[in-house]
Amino acid sequence: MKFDDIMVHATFSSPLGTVLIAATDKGLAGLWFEGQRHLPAELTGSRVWPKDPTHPLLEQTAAQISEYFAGHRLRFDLALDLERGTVFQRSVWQALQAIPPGKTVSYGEISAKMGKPAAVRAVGAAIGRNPISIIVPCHRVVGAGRALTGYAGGLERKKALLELEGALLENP
Amino acid sequence: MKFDDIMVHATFSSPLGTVLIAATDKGLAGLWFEGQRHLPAELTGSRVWPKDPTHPLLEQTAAQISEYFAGHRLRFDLALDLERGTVFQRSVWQALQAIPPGKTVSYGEISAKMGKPAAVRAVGAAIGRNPISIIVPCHRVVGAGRALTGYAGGLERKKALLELEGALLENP
DNA sequence: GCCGACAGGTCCGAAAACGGCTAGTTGCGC
DNA sequence: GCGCAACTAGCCGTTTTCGGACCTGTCGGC
Repeated sequence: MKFDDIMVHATFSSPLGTVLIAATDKGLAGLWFEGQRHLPAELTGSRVWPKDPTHPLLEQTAAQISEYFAGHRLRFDLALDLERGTVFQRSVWQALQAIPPGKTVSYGEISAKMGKPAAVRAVGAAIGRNPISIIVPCHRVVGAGRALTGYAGGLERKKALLELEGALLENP
Repeated sequence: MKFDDIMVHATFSSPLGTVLIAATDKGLAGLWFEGQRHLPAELTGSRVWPKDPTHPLLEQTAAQISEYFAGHRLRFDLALDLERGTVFQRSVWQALQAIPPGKTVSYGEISAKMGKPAAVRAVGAAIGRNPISIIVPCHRVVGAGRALTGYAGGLERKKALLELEGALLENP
């Protein structure tokens, strides 16, 4: 994934570990857990993005995420920059944003709603590359049998997020 | 390659095998390892250059090369006669002399610095015809991935020379 | 004179491998 | 029969890998 625009980043701690956030002038571009999979090289390698903890958007993001973990917020009000990624990936990430808090959807339902019912696995791969965790709710996607199949940040975090949203109380 | 001027030669032994050196009255004109590629016919054929082990410049050369192998010398102070070869070859050999000991450069970097980025292969061919090994440091040129791609005197010697100069310790 | 070989490197296309899947089948224990 | 676990085989976009084609100056061979 390429990040051509000017990118700044910051970190803050959460109940689920250190969180890294990054933004361009277009909006929030990334939110990752420390040590998760598919972490951009620009956050760990030698040529990292400049750090700017006072960036307004990054401060807002940290604040809203903290409210979320405190149980005081379920929806986010932030400008997002999701212009990276392929066409397919972006359409998947867009579909993710339609999932309301407290609900879960299966990979197959997403691919069906996108008109590509057979592209289930590709959907899984695209969700794994979702750059903005939590806010683009990739954690609300589960297996066809409602099993928590995978999460770039680890299944423990996925389970914790869904519990926080009360999504695991359903007994259908 | 033609050698029109009066040429004399001598031999001496080194840790990497027998070395053959040749000179005109203008300066040192050649330094080869015994059995290497592109060895002038005048060193092996029937009509060889006259042998003159007491030639002052050849004696100086042998002495400085011995110091080099002993680890007591990295730069050479000898008059060079590089007037044979084509214009292109001479410009390549000149570029070689700008590489300091302990450093390596890729074939592509040389061709780019010469303003002919596409002539990478031609650069490789020209380097292969370098008449004065060690002193004109053709052994300091490696592949784009820092791989020791080739050496007229054999890759073993190339590796040994670079180790002697401490050029293989870099870990970029 | 024309052709082919080189001490490399870049680019592009094809092919294969790899997933945050899933429906279908099998094989087991009741 | 039934339920469940384990395995299988397709599914599809992305990433990685791999193999040619081409470039360039010179030299040796035809």
